[in-house]
Amino acid sequence: MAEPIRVLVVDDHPVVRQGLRAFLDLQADITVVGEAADGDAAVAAAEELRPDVVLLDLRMPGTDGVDALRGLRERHNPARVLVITSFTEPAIVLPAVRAGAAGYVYKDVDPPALAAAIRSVHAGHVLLHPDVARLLAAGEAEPDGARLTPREREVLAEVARGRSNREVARALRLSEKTVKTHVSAILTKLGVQDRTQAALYAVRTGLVDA
Amino acid sequence: MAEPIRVLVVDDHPVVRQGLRAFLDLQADITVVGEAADGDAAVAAAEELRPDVVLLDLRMPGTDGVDALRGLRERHNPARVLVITSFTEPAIVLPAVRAGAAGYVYKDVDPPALAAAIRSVHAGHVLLHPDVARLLAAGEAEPDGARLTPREREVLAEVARGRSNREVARALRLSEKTVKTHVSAILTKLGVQDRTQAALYAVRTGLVDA
DNA sequence: CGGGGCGTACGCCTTTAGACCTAAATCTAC
DNA sequence: GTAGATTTAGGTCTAAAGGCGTACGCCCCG
Repeated sequence: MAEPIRVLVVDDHPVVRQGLRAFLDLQADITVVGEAADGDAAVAAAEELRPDVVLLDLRMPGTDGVDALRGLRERHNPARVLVITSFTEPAIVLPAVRAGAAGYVYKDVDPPALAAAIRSVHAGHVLLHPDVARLLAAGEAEPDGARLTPREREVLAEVARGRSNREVARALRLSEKTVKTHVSAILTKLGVQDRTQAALYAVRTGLVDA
Repeated sequence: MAEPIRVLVVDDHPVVRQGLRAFLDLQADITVVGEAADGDAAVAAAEELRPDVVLLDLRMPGTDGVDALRGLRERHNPARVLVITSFTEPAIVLPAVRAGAAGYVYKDVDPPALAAAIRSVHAGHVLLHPDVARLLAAGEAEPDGARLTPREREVLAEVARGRSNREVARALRLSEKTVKTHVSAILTKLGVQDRTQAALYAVRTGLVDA
């Protein structure tokens, strides 16, 4: 216990950050060494503070969790990352795990279990929520959402704001025909039947703010 | 300081509850006397524990925050309610305030401000986030979403799951024509142009889970 | 330099959505 | 018990959405 586990807390909600900090600091073997509110700040803080474990929320404004994960890997930061989020969509879960997360727990874990998860991850284990493990096992297939081209993402973002094809066309300076082509491609790739389902998908995966 | 403010924390996320509890207990003049994970439990706990202030999240599974608020009022529970949530939609904010909330803050407040808010509310003040105050001042009009009939809400919930009119019809045992009538009414009442916008609205207001 | 993915765009066709109108049965409230 | 809201359902019509096929210029990668 001479060396407490150094934790960096990353979440865009101050209340959640402070809450996690307050709770984790009660653990004798865990010390919260810093907080960050977005991906960029997280990478910077991790470089400076060299935490053992990064507690990372995936949904954040600006640079999101997956980007932060990639940033850490690129810098060869040895911190182990425990993702804590509420997303269950394969399209958001799988990239996070593949980007090198050492653990994935849902936000509804109770705090003692969270502390245990931090210890497990620090000990070198990979800790996955059962649902996530199942996804990994079953879904060898690439998550559909990840295969959208940049342009398709732009179109989907517009659709997810409730825009009609015509409005999307004007917003992106395209012909309506082209928008329809993109929308069709999006529907096929996401495996959904219509634009409403696509919009809901986009919201669920955090492509646009709820 | 002989009488600390007795607070009941209501939120469906254990991490948030524990976090709030841990932080608030650090305040000399605040004591967290209990927690609840949904509206029913909140009302029951408030009856038993007689807290001075209830910290209430609006978005919860089962009985939601507004229902809990109404439940407390019906029982003439003297607890003052501080709503803490992330919703900015008028349709969700206004009913909460009108149901008797003594305060309304967004979830991105920093913890010291939250503690101050609890003290203000306990002192008898009504504390509103500036945006909420503006809504109240400007929007004398009833929030559109609140005027949906029960049946219309059911239909909207189906639409917000990405169902087509035909599928909604089968699910609710109606003719497709009736569904279209309901959908048209919903669109008019919500002031939106199509089912996709209605679905997004439903998600934002917590009618269905994101 | 030849594929392959990407972005753009058109045409034809069918299905779906949604507006507007009417109207009956039911229920609730005063 | 009558007025008003709710739920149900139909008709007609127009606009929007979406499937399917085709095509062409680009750029990158082997």
